[in-house]
Amino acid sequence: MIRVRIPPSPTGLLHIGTVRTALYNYLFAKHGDADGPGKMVFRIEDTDKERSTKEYEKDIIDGLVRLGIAGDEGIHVPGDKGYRQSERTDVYKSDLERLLKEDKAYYCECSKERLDQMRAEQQAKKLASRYDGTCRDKGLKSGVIRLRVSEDRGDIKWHDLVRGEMVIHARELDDFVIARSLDDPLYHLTVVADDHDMEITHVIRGEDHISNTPKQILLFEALGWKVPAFAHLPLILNEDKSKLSKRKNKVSLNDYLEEGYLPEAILNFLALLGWNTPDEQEIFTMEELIEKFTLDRVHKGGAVFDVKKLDWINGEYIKKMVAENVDEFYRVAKPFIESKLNEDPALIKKILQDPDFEGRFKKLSDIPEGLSPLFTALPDYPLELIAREKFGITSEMLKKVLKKVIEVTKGLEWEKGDSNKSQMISEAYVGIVETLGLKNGQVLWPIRVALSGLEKSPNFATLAVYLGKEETLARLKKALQKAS
RNA sequence: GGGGCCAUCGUCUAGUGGUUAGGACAUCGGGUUUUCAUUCCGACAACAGGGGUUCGAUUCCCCUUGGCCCUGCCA
Repeated sequence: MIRVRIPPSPTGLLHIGTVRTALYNYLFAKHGDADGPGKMVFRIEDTDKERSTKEYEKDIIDGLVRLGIAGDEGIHVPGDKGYRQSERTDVYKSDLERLLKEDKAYYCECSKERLDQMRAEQQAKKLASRYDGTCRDKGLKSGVIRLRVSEDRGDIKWHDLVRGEMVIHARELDDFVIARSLDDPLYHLTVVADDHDMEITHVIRGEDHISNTPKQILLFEALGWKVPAFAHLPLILNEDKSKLSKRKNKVSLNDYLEEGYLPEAILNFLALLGWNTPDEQEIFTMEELIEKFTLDRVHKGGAVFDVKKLDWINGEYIKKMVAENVDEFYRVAKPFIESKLNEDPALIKKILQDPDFEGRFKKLSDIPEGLSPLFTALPDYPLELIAREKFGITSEMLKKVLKKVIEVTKGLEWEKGDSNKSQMISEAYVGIVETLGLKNGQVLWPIRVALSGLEKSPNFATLAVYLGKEETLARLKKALQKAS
């Protein structure tokens, strides 16, 4: 059975790249193989005690759990223990002792200064920098622990599920450090030990780990363990094609959530960053992603994170959710709406479903601003905005139009918020165009601006409905005053 | 310096030894009972360069260029 893992290091907030790696692992596992769906293990790689914090750990767990891609086993599962590397030092210690005992690893006391100097010299001679083996056969009893990489070890090969046959020449590798001490293991040792103990069948990770792979294969072999399959994913890039970074982009999941991107939309977008189906589908449910996902359709080249496309996908999800389940949508959007607007939820839900608002919002954070013209006080606007040149509106014309609109409005009756009357109001106003023999823009634009005071706002009929007759008349009169 | 990975429109990408090189986002233009938005229609836009192999290369090979990743007693 397939078993994959997502092993974040709690040295920062949940990174969007980690989210994508988790997603691909999750999709691959759930897609499964002949044995059915596989499992995903979530563990925390906190061997770097200096940089790891509980706060980051919590952020990562919460984020992945919220997105629903934290997997089936791991520290996020109540009662699950031993998925945190800091709790497994005994295991690593015994692995280390065995390696030492079997002479597959040795102690090294070379100083940092000497090592630095050695590297500098090698570089100056245009050589690859690698450990020179000074302590190799000294039989030391203390120091850091290095893996002994045999000289006659042939090339290291693996079949990468994304990149095909990979070959690294043995001469490129050296005796690398696997632990600072028996009680202080380093990355390569801990991942290999964990992947073995947790029976991981497929290691799916970013391509920045390609060069770590031969080292880890060597460790699997030294410990006499079966080597898992590897798949290296393309990186997510900044606009300038460098690896996605905090300096040039928003990189933590929280940033996106806080801006009002929906979890499903983020996942959909991320799925398409480096993977796709041969058909032309862009919007996928989680079930579809699981069904269609295969590693052989994962791209090799890095993919630029394009916020515009994320915006589009998010807008599609908002539209869909409002149409399908407005209560659920309101629940999700509530923090964004209620922090800015103090209105009855039932009313907001009704407005959200108004066709005039369909497709208007890219992000949840767009909602309060989009809705506010229906509730807030009339902003002060310049006369030029309402008497827009573009439509050829003259001062006389404007006055004539506004007087007529006021007259027509007085003859209409509607309850504030009665959206059934929107059609009636609309027809009445559009009728004025013909009555006065003017163009649409010469009549309808002034009405909308008079009601909203804004260049961009909802439709005039929508505004009138929610403003109510009284306020509508007041605003029209105000516009007339301004024009006179 | 060393090693590795990668290369189709601005971006995400489909695709093939012979295609009008397809779609989506973005952009631009036009239509829909005003603006913006929506929606519909349309337009613009790509095989990095040079050698091979071949009847024929965007596709296969090599080189160059470019970008990126790694090069830690971080992960």
